[in-house]
Amino acid sequence: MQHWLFKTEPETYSIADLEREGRCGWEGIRNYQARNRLRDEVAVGDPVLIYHSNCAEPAVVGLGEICGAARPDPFQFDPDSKYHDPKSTPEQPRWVLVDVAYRETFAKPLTLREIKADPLFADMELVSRSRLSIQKVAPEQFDAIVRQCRG
DNA sequence: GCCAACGTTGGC
DNA sequence: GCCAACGTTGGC
Repeated sequence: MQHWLFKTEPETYSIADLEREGRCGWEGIRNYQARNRLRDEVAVGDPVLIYHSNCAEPAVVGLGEICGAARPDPFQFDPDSKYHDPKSTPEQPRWVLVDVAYRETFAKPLTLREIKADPLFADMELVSRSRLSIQKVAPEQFDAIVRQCRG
């Protein structure tokens, strides 16, 4: 089993939106390395930290779980979507999404500031590869984050 | 809103 | 296949 951290911009889709909907398709991933991970490595049942990016206080805010394996992202075929890709066809889809189920909203979100300040997290992709939106998290780091976030 | 980092595109 | 130009991400 692999542990993950998925980024989302809360103005677009927040942990509160996921809580309300119960589950969602994680659409709009348009980066090849992230796509490859979704397609080849993300598995149903994997736990996912939900991270709010590009906002006042970037932080790990909740917990989800993969509830659907990779499938073509339907927005790539929609000319009206900002995720439209004219080079993608239903016969040869370029982009995939996975489905994420809501699990938990953390009582104490762990901020990026706190993560950067803790040597335990120094080698996280969040620190070293900050622009990748589908990140792998080592199990012991994942557990430490969840523990801190539950207070 | 700025801008550094870095991924993608396309001419050659 | 190199690399300059360009676009996007995301912290600050």
